[in-house]
Amino acid sequence: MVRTPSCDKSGMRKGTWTLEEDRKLIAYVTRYGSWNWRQLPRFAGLARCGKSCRLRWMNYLRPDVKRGNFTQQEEEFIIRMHKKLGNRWSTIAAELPGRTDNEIKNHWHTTLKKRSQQNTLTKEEARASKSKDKVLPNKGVTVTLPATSSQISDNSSLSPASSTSSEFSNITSDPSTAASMQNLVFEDDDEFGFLDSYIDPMNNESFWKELTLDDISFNNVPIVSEDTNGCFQSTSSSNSNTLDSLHKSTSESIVADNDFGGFFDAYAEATVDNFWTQPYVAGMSSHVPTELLAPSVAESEYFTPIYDDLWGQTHLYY
DNA sequence: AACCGTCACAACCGCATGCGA
DNA sequence: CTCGCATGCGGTTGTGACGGT
Repeated sequence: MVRTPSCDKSGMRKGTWTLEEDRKLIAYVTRYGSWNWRQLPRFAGLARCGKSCRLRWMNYLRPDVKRGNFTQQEEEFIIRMHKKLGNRWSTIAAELPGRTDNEIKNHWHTTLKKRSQQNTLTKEEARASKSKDKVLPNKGVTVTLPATSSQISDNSSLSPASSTSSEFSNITSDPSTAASMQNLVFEDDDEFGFLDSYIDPMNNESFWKELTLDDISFNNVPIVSEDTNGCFQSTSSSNSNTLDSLHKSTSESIVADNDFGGFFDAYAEATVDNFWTQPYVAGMSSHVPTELLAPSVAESEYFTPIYDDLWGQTHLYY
């Protein structure tokens, strides 16, 4: 399931992410955002390429990633969308909150593809057996419907672009087949009508107000901190000038305006242990293993808060 | 218990696309 | 317009888990 860690020629780590690496990435991204994936690993103290960091964050560590089994509704939705859109995993994922394209793609290849094919084959068999009974009245010749099983299972032949709605209607011309496939076929008369249902939500203003990383990281989400008893508790970041000031900064300006270099310097000087005792914003407790959020007891004695100076710059106490 | 085949999925890779200089 | 860089996307691979023999 996981890859054995290795190193490539440039010294970048590859393979499975360790707990420590996950912690670093989470801490960094939740605090500073993903201002530049290429540069990020250097500042976050990760011996990974930016691409690898981005992938790890997007597919696994991101707060809004829903883990766990796919529900039946989700699976049906994926099958339906795949029939409409083909292998456009990111588009499908965009319509399925909490699921990543990678996750959907994997699930499709391991489970849903077979199920979908079995489904269509079953329909085809049912249809074929029915067609055997269909005899031309005058010549006594068995009628063979145009659609073959390969045509049915081949997504390209069903894609809107190939415009095979007529073929498809043949497949579903059998009432029993059509009824059982109701959830899998286009219901629009207009062969491009499916686009409406896809594009419509994009015209909705709220569609574009999707949760951004900044929202996740800095807007009214709890900051995990430790109390004197070594317990972790959360406080809202809405009153946090520190985080708000970071939130309002954009991209690389974060570096200049918020003493970003100081973060790196501090990290370079810090031990691995005390680095992770800094509180960081976390809106991810629902899916990130708790060990990623809560430093060990040994680490707690190094607890060091961050503070803003008069100019709104962020510093770390050591 | 050991071996083997299959499954599930994290991660990698190469290409496409977008965007700013 | 072109070039280079950053990011996104989809296909593919690698590997641990698991079940069957």
